[in-house]
Amino acid sequence: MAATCEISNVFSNYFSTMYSPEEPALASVPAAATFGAEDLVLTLSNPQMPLEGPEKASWSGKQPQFWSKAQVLDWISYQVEKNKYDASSIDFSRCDMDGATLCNCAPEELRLVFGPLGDQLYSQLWDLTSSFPDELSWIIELLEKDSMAFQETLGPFDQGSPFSQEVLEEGRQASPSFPGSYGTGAPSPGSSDVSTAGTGTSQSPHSSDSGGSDVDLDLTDSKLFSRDGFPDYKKGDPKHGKRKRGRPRKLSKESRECLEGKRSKHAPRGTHLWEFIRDILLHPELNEGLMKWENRQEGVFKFLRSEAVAQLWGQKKRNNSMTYEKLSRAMRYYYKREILERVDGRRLVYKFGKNSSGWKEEEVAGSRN
DNA sequence: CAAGGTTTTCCTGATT
DNA sequence: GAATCAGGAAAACCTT
Repeated sequence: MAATCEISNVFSNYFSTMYSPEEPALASVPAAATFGAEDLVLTLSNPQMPLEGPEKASWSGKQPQFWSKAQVLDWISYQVEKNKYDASSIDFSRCDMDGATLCNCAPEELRLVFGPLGDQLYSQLWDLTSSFPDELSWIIELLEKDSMAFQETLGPFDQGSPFSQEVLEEGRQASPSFPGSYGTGAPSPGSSDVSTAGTGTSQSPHSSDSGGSDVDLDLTDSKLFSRDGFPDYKKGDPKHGKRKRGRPRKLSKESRECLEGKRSKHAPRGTHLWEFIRDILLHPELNEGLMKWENRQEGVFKFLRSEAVAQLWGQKKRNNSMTYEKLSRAMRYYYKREILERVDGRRLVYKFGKNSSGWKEEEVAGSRN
């Protein structure tokens, strides 16, 4: 329960972030422009615009889903002022969320945190987000970030943070180089058959058969993030003797909400693992070396950096202990449902089955028009 | 609230 | 020996 007394800390922290010079995010990423360029066009004609002052608000002109925590706070304070709301009744410890998280808040949740202002926030937010239906945005963001991460190498994680694990996580993932969120889905779920670009076959031949796991993005930091209560004990942890089978119980809902700013760990409707995988494959310009098509026509693909993909999946599900091992178990369940077909004898190779869709070239091309 | 669906987590054993 | 693959079990969490 992050104490409310840290508001000032929180703010100073955020504002320093906020005014830091870098804000690379979307704007400068050419890849993002490749697909969804139209979707990403900003509609600035909304009523949300901060009174056109000399300085534009940090959050303006950017999809709420992509707001950084600082921008979220900025927007909130803008709304508070605009509505002449008494900010003292707001529990700012619960404002510790990025845009994606904010967008996922139900009206009741907002009301809980912001009181009567919550409804106002919700509708304003809805106005803003509804102009950006791009449901792939989260993956774009993730991929962008990770590709950057590969180049820049993450610095040491700040473990001394007084904030919750969620914050740590953000600090790590969105650390200096990555402001903004790794948006996990906006309030507009809808299942994805969105596929735009996605040209054909892989890229770099460099992968030959390294069988994944040269992962430098080693975010396999469950070690670093063993927050109390979160299932972290991996692989049987002999110290604790035999653990019970099955999925370990997590934190109580309340504590979780507190830590995570209320986000479900499960994917919103339509974002299943296989779709996640498919979407990565469909955007080779972004996934750069994570996975590749082995046979585009047949739907055969291969993990090049298995652990990295797993981490990405984990990020999407807000689960930093995801591993390829677990991901692959989920993949294997798809065999029975014929979403995937078995490819014998080839490691890290899978094939889309008849119950999958949206990956075929025709489909991809079709959905573009 | 109950069911059913989709993971997630663990585990053991086999293969590569 | 380390990674993977295979599946069974069971729990978590979500949607209906």
